[in-house]
Amino acid sequence: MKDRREQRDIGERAIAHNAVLAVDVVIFTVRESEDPDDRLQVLLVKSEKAVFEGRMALLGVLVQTGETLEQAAGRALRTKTGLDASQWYLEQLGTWAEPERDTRGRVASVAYFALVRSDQLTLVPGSTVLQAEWVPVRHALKMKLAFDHADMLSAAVARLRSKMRYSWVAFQLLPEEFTIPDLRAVYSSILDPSVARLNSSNFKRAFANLFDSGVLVPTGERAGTQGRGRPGDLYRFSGPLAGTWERELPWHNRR
Amino acid sequence: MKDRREQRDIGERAIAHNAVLAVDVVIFTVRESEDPDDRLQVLLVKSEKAVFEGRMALLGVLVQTGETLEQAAGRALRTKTGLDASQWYLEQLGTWAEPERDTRGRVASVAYFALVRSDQLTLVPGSTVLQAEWVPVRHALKMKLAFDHADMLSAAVARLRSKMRYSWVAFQLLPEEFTIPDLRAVYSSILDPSVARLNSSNFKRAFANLFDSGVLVPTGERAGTQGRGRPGDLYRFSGPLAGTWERELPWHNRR
DNA sequence: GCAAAAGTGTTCATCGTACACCCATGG
DNA sequence: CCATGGGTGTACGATGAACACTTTTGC
Repeated sequence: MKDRREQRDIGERAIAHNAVLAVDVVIFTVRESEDPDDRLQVLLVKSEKAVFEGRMALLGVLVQTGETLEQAAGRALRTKTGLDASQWYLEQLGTWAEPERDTRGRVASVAYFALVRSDQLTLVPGSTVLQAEWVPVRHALKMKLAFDHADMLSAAVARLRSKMRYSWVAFQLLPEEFTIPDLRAVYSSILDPSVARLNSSNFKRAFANLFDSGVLVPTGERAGTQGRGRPGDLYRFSGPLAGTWERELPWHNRR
Repeated sequence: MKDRREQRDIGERAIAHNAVLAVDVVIFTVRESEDPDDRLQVLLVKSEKAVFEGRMALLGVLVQTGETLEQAAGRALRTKTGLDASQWYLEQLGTWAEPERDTRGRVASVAYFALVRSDQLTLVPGSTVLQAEWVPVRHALKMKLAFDHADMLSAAVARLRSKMRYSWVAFQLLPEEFTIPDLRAVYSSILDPSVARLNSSNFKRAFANLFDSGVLVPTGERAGTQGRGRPGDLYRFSGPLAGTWERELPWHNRR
């Protein structure tokens, strides 16, 4: 309510800056974990703000003058965590700009949604690097996060779940080479255990289109043995992740 | 690349404002039109900016100091067009913030996606009201619009098309009372003519769930006659527009 | 009568999924 | 041996969609 001088609209030659632009990134990955339900994890950092002492926050930066939002998101990943994700899936999630969401003034934060491969998680801690931590999404959703980051996180999780059904983003969460059981684990840990009830043969059948269109090809190799039983064959995905609206996967809604 | 003074991050007590926050609204409605394909229309205004002289633009305002983004969108509708939409469907679409999208400085624009009922289009032109115009979407998509508004528009159209399939937003585009053929016209003009190939009995069957869950009820009245043939029965929709992920409608992808 | 709206029923192909098998491989 | 990965085929139920036919209503 301060600064109430009548704002004139478009048409003004010089306009006063009235907000700070920030970018927050919700970075997901799938990693090994004792509990299979905790495989889906999100990158959180220690909040630097005194008010939120102790709370975790999403990775965020202020947007610099000549920078696009995507560039700012990339900069956050590289310089703040030292993460080396040569390619990642990045997509805008939404903008949070409640007048009072930051006590220091008007901060509009554009949230991004990102997926990184689990084999590109060579976290390189350096001097300027923040304390970054992979937290199982299941836990993160119950945590009190800084600012309105809890809202962003739950929006991101919802987006991930729905994108899993009509696009191939799952492959962006797997290493370059993976087995069918790996793929199955990603779907069952994100969409939910219902997929685990599916017969293994039916699961593979759901990807039949991908196999004969040649975007999902066996490498010929076989995974190293990781327990008893036959090791899985390795596959490689080489296709667009983008969601077409063809019904690409069954198991739309199960409970 | 100018203004490269190292920007310190969150943790700073006072931070300089570095962007102007704007809200642009892509307002859709369905109205009568000679060509049935032109029924879906979008609200455009004469661009006030000299550089874009002659080009049309989306309805937009700058966000005021104490205001939420949704409030700004509502203010744009009311005060700039005099439109009386007592209730409308409003949803955030995305944020455009390319450094050079506005020559006057950094303007981050949050685009909204809105649907108003055709019977609430009592446009009340007043003194402070802009020249607003309903333009068929089919034409608007081919026009050169101001700023990056063409991108926003096509994103909004894509969003509308996909939401039509898994939610009931179609009813937000119809008057309070409507006939089944009206409903059918909305689907066929937005999704595309393919729906018109459907048998009328099959079309109604697609909404069977709505009928026996009682959210789509006949008013008992009958529409005024508008040609030869029997006038359609009137219906009223009283349910949430929100999209659940149940497969709510068939005809997912046709060509 | 004609045309559009509305209602009822049938048929057919497709598809998701359960299930019953089979073999291969490594501990 | 056993557990896991991988492969093949079948059967059943659900459903989207085409089609045929009838009835109602207003010009």
